[in-house]
Amino acid sequence: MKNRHEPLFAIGVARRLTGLTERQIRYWETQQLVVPVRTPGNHRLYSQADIDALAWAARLRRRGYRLWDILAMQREQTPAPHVRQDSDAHFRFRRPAVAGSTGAPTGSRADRPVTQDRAKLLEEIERRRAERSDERREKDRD
DNA sequence: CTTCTAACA
DNA sequence: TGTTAGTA
Repeated sequence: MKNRHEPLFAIGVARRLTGLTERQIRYWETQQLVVPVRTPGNHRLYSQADIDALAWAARLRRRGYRLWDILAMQREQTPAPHVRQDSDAHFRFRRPAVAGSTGAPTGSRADRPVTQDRAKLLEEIERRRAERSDERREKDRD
């Protein structure tokens, strides 16, 4: 069973530790990137694994990935190759892969087509990420 | 003072 | 997403 004395952090700490805004952290929770436990007073408490997941997602976002892509990767339990290089290999995501999940966040947008094969999924995610990065470069060159 | 939810510039 | 209101 889990460490009953595992350190937990308030959202303010999570913010300082990840550089994300509390708004983002809370929103990402609605997409179930992380599901912090709550205190009796309903305040969120983040585990180190939660912090790691948030920091991981933050990095991917900076690299141009969409939250949906990140969520899909997390569910496939397969961080992108180049992400593994600079990350400590073992992410302790507590989110189990949901059978039949499309990877699209619940209630956010119409489900996207499912790519059963993990390699193809990652390939498609990377392709779209590259496209968005290119668009951004063209757009910022004014 | 910090965090929470809900709502809207 | 930012931000703010009104709480706990």
